[in-house]
Amino acid sequence: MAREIPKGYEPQEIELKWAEYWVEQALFRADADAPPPIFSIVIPPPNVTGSLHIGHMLDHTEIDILTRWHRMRGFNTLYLPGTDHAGISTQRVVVRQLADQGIDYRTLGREEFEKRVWKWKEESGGTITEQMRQIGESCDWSREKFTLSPEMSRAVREAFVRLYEEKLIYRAHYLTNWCPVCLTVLSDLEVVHEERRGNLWHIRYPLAGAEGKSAQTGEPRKYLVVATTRPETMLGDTAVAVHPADERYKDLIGKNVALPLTGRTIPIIADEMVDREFGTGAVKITPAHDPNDFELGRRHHLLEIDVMTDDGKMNAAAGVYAGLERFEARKKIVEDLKELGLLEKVTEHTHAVGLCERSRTIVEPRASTQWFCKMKTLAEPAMAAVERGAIRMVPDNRREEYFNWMRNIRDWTLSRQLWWGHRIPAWYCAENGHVTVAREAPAACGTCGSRNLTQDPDVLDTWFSSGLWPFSTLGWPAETKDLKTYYPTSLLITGYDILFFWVARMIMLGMHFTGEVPFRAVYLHSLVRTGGGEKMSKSKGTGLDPVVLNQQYGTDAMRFCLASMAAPGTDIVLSDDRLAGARNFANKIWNAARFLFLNLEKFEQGGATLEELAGPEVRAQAPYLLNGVVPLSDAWIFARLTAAIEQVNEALANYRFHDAAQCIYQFFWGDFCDWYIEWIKPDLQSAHRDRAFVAWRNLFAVFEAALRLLHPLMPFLTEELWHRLPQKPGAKSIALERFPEAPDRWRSPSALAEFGLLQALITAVRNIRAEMKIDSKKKVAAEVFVVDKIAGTTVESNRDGIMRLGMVSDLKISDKPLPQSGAAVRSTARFDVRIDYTETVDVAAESAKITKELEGLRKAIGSKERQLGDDIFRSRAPEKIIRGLEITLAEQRIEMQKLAERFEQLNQDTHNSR
RNA sequence: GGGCGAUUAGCUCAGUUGGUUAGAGCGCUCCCCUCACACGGGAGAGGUCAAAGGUUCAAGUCCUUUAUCGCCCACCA
Repeated sequence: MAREIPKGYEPQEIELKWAEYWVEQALFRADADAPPPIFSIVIPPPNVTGSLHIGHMLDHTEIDILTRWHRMRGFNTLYLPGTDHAGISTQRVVVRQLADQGIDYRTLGREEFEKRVWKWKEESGGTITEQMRQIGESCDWSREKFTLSPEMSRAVREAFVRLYEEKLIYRAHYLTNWCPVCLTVLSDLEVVHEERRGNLWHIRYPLAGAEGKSAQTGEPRKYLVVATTRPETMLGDTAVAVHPADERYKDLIGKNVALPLTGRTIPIIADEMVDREFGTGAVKITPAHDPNDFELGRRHHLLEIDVMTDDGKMNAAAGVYAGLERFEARKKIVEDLKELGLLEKVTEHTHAVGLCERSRTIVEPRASTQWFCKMKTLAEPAMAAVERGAIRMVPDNRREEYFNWMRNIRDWTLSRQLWWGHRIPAWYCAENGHVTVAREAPAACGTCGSRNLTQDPDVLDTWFSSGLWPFSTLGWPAETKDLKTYYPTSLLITGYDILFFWVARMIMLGMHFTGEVPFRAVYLHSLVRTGGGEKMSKSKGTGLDPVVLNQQYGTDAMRFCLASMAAPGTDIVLSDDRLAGARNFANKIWNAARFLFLNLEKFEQGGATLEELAGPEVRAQAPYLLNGVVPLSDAWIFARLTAAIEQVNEALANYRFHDAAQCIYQFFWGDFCDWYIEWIKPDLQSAHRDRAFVAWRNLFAVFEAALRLLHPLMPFLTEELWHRLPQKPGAKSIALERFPEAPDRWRSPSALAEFGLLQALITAVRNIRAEMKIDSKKKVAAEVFVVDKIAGTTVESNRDGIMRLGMVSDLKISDKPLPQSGAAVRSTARFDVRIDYTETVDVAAESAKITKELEGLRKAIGSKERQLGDDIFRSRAPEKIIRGLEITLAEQRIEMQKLAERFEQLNQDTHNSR
């Protein structure tokens, strides 16, 4: 076994090796026949043609931590990987590529275009999964899925047909969101709103025929003034609406206006929808280009005139403006109106415009015929599932958001005018227009038998197939073994930004098709943001590339860093400092291991073998006793390890990754390295063989357990070091070992207390030394007084350690309290310690320091005395709190008394010496 | 227009059901290149918990108002 550990921790040297090993050995292949308990999780499928970004890194780190943790605790574990065809964004990428080559994708034709996309998918589709392998995600690669594969398609068609048969999917003419760049309709969710400063144009619509009189002034009037933010749509106006009770316009209802620029005559109608307060109280109605107008138009049976082309230009219906881009047309129309004297005024107006989530183009509301899914019916059980806790949502403040959205849910526009995606399984008869919706292409029309059928050219919204993901990936609609074993999945981890897009839809579709929740819990994590608080985005150049960071700092450090910052409910701002901190931690672990093996070599010269010090059976028996007891430092470190294990388990069970990370960090660095290793160093090389054996055995047992504790967070480093320890024959990986479980014999409250005393004592000595500027290499004599017997024994039997770590040449143990003279004394309620040293004390500074401490103590004591003296407090506060206060109060009184004494002495000495 | 969240050390953030002198990392100050680690060791400094009121024996934690910032949802042209 390779024993030498290189001096520096070089993550690149070890990570790739183990990543390959895990994949080759198919270490994480799930066995559906293995016994429960089950832990199953499906990946939020990343875009197949994408590459790993920092958001994935967070997702995947959290997923992998929990997966590894469960696996190590004996769960039958499945982490199912896969990718999404990501219809609109993938199509956009390929369209742009073609455009760069001077090719308009539409000229290629559908079939050829699809071929190109598949080719692109084959070329770049492996990037992200390859990266996932490299960062060692413990997936079952034999079960990898792709949303556009034939088996997923089968599930999609099945779902579509069933919903259609249940009349939950329907085809209708409706006002939808159109993206003139992506050339498709979008669902409401894909439209993002942004406040924009714009104008409100007040336009005069000349009254046609009989000119009315102003209701207020009685003056004859020629115009009706409407206010609009979108003058270019006026070419499609088919009415002007006023409120029926609006006195200003009452007499005009039923009359007509001549639509400027076109001369078309359109009616003035009355509708409750009109807000009398807004603008002029008269509103132009463009049913084909505004959702409100569309509704109103339906009520009043108005004509719908679409004045635009697919790519956002004015069409033939726009007359002379045809061919102009819509915002060019706006300018031109405003100019023309001005010239005609029909522009009454222009005011500033801020309003929200809808943008296409992908292209950031202003979305054009347009009436068109699309496929929709009725959501109300699906939403009910989905809300109920979360309501009754069948799905635990963490953090639970997201529940309200979820309910809110579900309560106000609107029908989902399913069809997309794209070529890349699941084609809608609907066929139209050329003879009679009859629609056949079927799982497979029908041979003939269901009503007339015609064979002249054409399939609907549209594809489904990507999120439709993603919505089936938790069960389609397990074989649905077939009743597979996987589905039976791993569904419902245990947990879903994803960002809260796709709560509605994805999570809500999976719950709805899952409940509907399987009758069960798709996952028992959903953890919605934070987003990784840039320093400025924005969401990281590669397109804006604000993203950090995790691949680069992984190389720079190591994947383990990256994982640890993300975990340590991933407090539920708050966003993460990643920084180089934090990453470096995590890298330093990895280095610390590395070097602790290095220390173990370097020293072991020296020790081995005495004839001991690694096997008898650190073999698996040897470790299992820890802790070892010396002279019939577990040495204090060893009992202490096992007790601390026990606490760490419990805290990590508790933290991970509640998705509190940052707690787990911090706890491990504190244990390994603060307890294990800073105190335990330092404490036992002499024992490891002790000539006293029993003593050395006990030290080595306990050390290895703790170290190996710590590696297992660390493994879910830092898989590579722990795997590497673990393999350098002797293991059971055939043991393949630390990932397949048990997560540490602390046996009761590891617990020791007394060791925690007694070793804690030693730590406080040593720290006090070091503190005096630092304050008095004693050369750190110079040993000095010290005297200590200990209040109680137990502590006395502890100090007495640990003289060596105290002297070594405190750089004390001679330790005298006094049987009475030490005089509180000078700056060389420190006291707590349990001990006094003093250093023999010729003092050169800065009296003023020392006095100020003591004064400040006294002040703090006085405040603390005062508040406790007040509370404890209060009968109401005593009657209402829990016993535990009262007792705790009393103990602390007693301690603080002693400390205060000693400190006051010291203060007095200090000033007296100074006084005398003058 | 609704809803949600944030405001704690110089910086970035923890602080679960109210309960004993409010924590971490980084940065800062002082000392140390001691034979695992300078990506290190030791000792420190630093906070009236955004403001004001309230509830309570007890408030960083609960309630109200205000200020600043952020996010989500929303068909006022």
